[in-house]
Amino acid sequence: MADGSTLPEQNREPALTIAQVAERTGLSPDTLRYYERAGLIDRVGRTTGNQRRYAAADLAWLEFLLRLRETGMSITDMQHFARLRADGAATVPDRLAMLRAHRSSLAERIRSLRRNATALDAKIDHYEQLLTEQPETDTPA
Amino acid sequence: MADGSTLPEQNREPALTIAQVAERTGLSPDTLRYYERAGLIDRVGRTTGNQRRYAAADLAWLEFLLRLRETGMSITDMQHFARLRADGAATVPDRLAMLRAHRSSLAERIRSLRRNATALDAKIDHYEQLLTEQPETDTPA
DNA sequence: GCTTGACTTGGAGCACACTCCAAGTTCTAC
DNA sequence: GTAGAACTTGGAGTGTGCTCCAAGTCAAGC
Repeated sequence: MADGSTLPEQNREPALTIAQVAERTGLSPDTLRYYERAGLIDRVGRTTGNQRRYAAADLAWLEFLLRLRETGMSITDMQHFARLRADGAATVPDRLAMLRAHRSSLAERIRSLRRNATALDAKIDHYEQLLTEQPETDTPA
Repeated sequence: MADGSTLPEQNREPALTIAQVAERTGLSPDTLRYYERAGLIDRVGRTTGNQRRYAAADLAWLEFLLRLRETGMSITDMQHFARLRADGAATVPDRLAMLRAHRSSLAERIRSLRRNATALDAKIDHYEQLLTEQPETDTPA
């Protein structure tokens, strides 16, 4: 086969190598393999030579996982979600419940960060005053 | 001495035990000792029998550290800040610079979380539609 | 067809931030 | 003054999420 990608059958999809997916997602190839081993992503397609080739759907799922990760979901919870997804449409209510719970904990997280940001601003103001009012004076912090 | 706390000299300050500080801060006694060993907090006062007694100022500093931690500052960076603080008023500009940098990365963090929250909302809407439009139908997720 | 670089696997190792442990000491209440 | 809880230390162990490694296989260009 002089055909660039040697997938067993069908599809003219992108079929990216692991290095290409790594570059697009910011994950390392090792992390991508780790996610697959951990069951976060289904076993992706392979070439006849057993090398991974990622389809567009794999990319989309990875991007969703990254969103969950960036918003603080643990690998364990993502594994749970992935398992539900693999179990098909019947688990939609469970998945919805998980997402709603995660969404609300994210809202709380954001509120907490904003409170802390305000307190940090006050601390910064304090330091700025130390600096402008009495530069080079040995007052305790 | 029938005097509850047996600090070497002076002060009628609160002087809390490690267990009391643990309860107030939510940190474990082990974590408090770890923070002290790590140089995040100055060596706190001891009784004649070598047990820790925390003063109000120790509490205030701990609360500030917790704010830094909750907003994602690493132990290493907090060690750096603590060292600057121990070095006195001359390091105020450095400390201010650290706080400003941290404040701005926090702002970016919050923006990113809000973007992700919006994307999650869209995903949740999608799942809700799956549920209301075609309940009990085997459509792929 | 051969080289060079990318890929494969299972498993070991790592950084971070704690958390636990053992053996001994101190504190508090009675 | 004594029992029992709380404390002390140094050091080992843990969970999470990767990250690296060795030894071998595959892919792409010349």
